[in-house]
Amino acid sequence: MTSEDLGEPGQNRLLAALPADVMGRLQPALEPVGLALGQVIYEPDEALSHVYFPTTAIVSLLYTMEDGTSAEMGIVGCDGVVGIAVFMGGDTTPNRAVVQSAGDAFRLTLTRFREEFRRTTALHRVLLLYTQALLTQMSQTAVCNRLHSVEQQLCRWLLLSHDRLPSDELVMTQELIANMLGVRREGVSAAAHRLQEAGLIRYRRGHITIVDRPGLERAVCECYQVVRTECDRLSPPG
Amino acid sequence: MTSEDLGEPGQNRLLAALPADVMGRLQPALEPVGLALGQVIYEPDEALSHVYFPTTAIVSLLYTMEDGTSAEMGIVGCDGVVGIAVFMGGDTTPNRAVVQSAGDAFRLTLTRFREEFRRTTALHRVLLLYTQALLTQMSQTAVCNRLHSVEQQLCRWLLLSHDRLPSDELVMTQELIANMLGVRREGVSAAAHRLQEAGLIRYRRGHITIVDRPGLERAVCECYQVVRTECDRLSPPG
DNA sequence: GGAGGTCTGTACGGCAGCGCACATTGGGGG
DNA sequence: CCCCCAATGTGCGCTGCCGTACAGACCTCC
Repeated sequence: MTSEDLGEPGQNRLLAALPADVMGRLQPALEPVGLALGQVIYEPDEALSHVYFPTTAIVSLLYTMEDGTSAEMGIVGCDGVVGIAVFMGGDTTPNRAVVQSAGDAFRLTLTRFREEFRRTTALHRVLLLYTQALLTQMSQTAVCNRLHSVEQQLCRWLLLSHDRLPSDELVMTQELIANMLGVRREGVSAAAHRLQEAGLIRYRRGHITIVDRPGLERAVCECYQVVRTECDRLSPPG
Repeated sequence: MTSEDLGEPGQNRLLAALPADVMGRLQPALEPVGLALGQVIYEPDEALSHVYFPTTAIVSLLYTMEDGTSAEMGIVGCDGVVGIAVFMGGDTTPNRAVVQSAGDAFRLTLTRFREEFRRTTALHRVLLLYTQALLTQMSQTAVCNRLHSVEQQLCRWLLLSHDRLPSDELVMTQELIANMLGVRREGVSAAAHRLQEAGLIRYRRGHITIVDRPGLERAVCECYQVVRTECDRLSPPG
């Protein structure tokens, strides 16, 4: 543990997959940071100063329309990195990254990151694989948004979040979930109510607990499994 | 023109952006191919044999659910390449690539492509930039699927296709469009009818003509402009 | 322990898109 | 040239989600 008790870089799966010599070089430059709920990592078309590797935090990638309505296109946790535009070459993206679940991360300055990215094929390979997994997540979100019910999408969202969380409890109001899914709060309330009736989750004022994960997996649409399978397949063996 | 009159590689924007020496090496390996409407370029989780650079053809990336319903997540034309999984490292994707508009393309075998990708930073850079643009297209599709009407999405789809087409006419039935958008055929019919009434398009049995492009751009949701702007921004200067 | 604000439950009308069934039209092949 | 099938138009009732409004319940902070 570091002096600030912010965990180990190895908790992030991308960092964990790097060879020891690369991590040796990188470690001193990895700055541990706590991320608070609602904190904005980057705004649309805004150049980043750092690239973030979450360990226990979860970050939501979402687009906000001109009229203020928003929808999530993907989430990033210990499986990934926030700021792929930096190594894809575009530097910015039209969307926003917001902390969905408070927790910790390690970050690298742009210059340090770019230097290592050019130099290290292992880092290169790991990051491109992750980008492909994220691409699958986004495209499946598109499909799911088109074809499935709010309840199914809530299940998908809960499972994707749970996969990236160290515990069974999400600190999250139904209103925030509604913003992420791009639906009404009442729709989320109703769906959550049904899931609780079915004994799959339990919730109270801003806290949701996953009670019956296998049950949730039965209730979700196939979109979740597609994303999960692809994410596992593309995850480096580390 | 080649002997088969299949156009020039330079009609594809990615190939056009490559330095002369790289194109010199690549040219003999670029095989011109005609792509027929409905032709499948790759199936889900199927390893590719070639990477395709469309010139006048348009390819649709779509996911088909277990029950047969489908939805499009992105389209690729002269602005891009079919088979990004090859250089992202995953080799396959869970979706399908189908020719949406017949036309021509150039293709490269996997081995030849990989060799050049490793070797050439210019190719590398161009392809990663394109991948980021595609990522934006997919994520914006997710948002649009969630928040906008069928009519707006039809406008978006028509404009995205028109951008990648050498003429103002799309050879495309409303039924096929419905499959792409993941909605009912009747919904597309109704929306197309309204657009025709408004003088924006004209259509007859499998042919749609863009009549008033500025009008379409006024009718479309902001999603189109986001994708277009990002696509232009990330397009190499060539 | 009370007050206030946040979070969740409920109710209503309205609309967009779905699923189905069937009529109509057009155009290409025989 | 005509026939037939593919493509489009139309009309139901139904469902899921939206927009709005308000009531109740729970936590937290004073």
